[in-house]
Amino acid sequence: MVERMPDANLPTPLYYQIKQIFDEKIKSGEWQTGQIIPSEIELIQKYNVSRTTIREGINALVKEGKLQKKQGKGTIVCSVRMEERLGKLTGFAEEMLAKGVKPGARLLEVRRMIPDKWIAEKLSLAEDDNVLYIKRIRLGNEEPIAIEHSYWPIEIGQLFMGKDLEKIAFYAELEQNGVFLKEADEIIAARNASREDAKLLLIKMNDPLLRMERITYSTNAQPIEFTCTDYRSDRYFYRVHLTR
Amino acid sequence: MVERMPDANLPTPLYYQIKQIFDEKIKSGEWQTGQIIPSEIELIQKYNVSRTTIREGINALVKEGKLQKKQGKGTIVCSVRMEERLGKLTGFAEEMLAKGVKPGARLLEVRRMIPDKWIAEKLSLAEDDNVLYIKRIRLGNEEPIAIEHSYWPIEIGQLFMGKDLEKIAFYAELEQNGVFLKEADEIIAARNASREDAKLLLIKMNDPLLRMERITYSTNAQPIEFTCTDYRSDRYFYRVHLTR
DNA sequence: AAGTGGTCTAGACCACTTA
DNA sequence: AAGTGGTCTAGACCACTTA
Repeated sequence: MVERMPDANLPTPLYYQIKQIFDEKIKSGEWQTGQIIPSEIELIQKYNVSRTTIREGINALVKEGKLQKKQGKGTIVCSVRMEERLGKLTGFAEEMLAKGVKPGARLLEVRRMIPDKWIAEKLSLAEDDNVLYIKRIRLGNEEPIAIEHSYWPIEIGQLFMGKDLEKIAFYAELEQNGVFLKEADEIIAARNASREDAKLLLIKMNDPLLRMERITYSTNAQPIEFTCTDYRSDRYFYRVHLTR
Repeated sequence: MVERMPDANLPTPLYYQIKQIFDEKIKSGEWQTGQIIPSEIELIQKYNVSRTTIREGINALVKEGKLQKKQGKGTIVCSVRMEERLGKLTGFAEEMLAKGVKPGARLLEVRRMIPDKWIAEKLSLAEDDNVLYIKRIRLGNEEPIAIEHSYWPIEIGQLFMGKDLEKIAFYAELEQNGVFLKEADEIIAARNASREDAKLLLIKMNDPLLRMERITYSTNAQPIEFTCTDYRSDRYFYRVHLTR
């Protein structure tokens, strides 16, 4: 297998490519937890970029808690503790994988449309702007966990056109296209399953659902997603860590 | 007044001195909220250090949420936004007051008891340790919002003895007695109202409830509270702020 | 003594915003 | 067109760790 190298011709900054390459090495296990990664000097030579670029890439992973620098010793791979994931913006697939559950999706509907006023407002769109609407059942180990309704401004939504919407990981896809996520606001509420919800989730009408509404913002502060997800309450609960 | 300048002879890194100087300017109001601070070029000249050093100083404050950089525009001083409250450990009363709602409570039951095994486990208690159990209806503007079941290790619970349990703010009371809260873990789930829940909350049986289970830890890492609260879903939802 | 990450300089070109 | 922060290079000396 050929080693992935940074490419200065890509629109993605070099330091970010470096970060992604290192992230993959951690995920793939090539760089194991607790192990010291190659020194900055070695990485400079291997990837043929400046020390600043290597350091910026590493710093991005330090910020995410995946690497830890020790002066005089080296940079080591951290064990990803469960708690570090809390409060972090992750997609359904990432979350399921972290729990050791196989993620999946069943596509129910895809449509370009002019959104309701309240959705347009959440996405800061004008009255007649289009959105891409995607409705999916989210699966965990092949069983239905949630119904997901997502709305994307059409410039964002276009990035998903022609992709397999049952396999796609939205957030990963966006970041590959240079749209970087910054933060999200969520509201968690409870509601009863409608007749249709019940049918899709294989539960009884009026069974309790956990509803999550999320607005996600890109690094340039644009809202790029409004998603409303109804989870089966027997298959999912939400964890929060608070500090005083 | 003499302007404070960074000094390369000090053991403190220059970038950190820069950070401290900027932090003081924000605190003192010399740099006002929303205002654009001098550009990097100006700061380089004024403090006679390199761009890297200025940028590292600024980045440290960006990380703390005190400054925000906008490419092409400049770097602005952030207001301490509402979102900073999110992820903070607060009690029901504090939370309601922040929303402009008058908090209250109706006491249903107080009892010293030996807890169920699963509760003892959450509080890290031995089999025969006692807890103080308190059951209350939580009110917002005199209307029922939630049913709250709280369990306190008896040494903690004793601090509440003789207090008016319809008026008390648990967290404030604890801190006045030298028990300081550090953090909490929560689980948010959805369930249907039982017949008794419905009666207490003035809703219908099987209406959806948002259940919050919280374990709170003191600064010496002891669990000091396990509380289970069922909220009317039409009167309450949960907000979360996530970062990537 | 050799190797590591920490700090710092001087300079360059780019993308974005505003005039 | 001018000004801003974003990214990147090449190089230097320092503090800390290990051998």
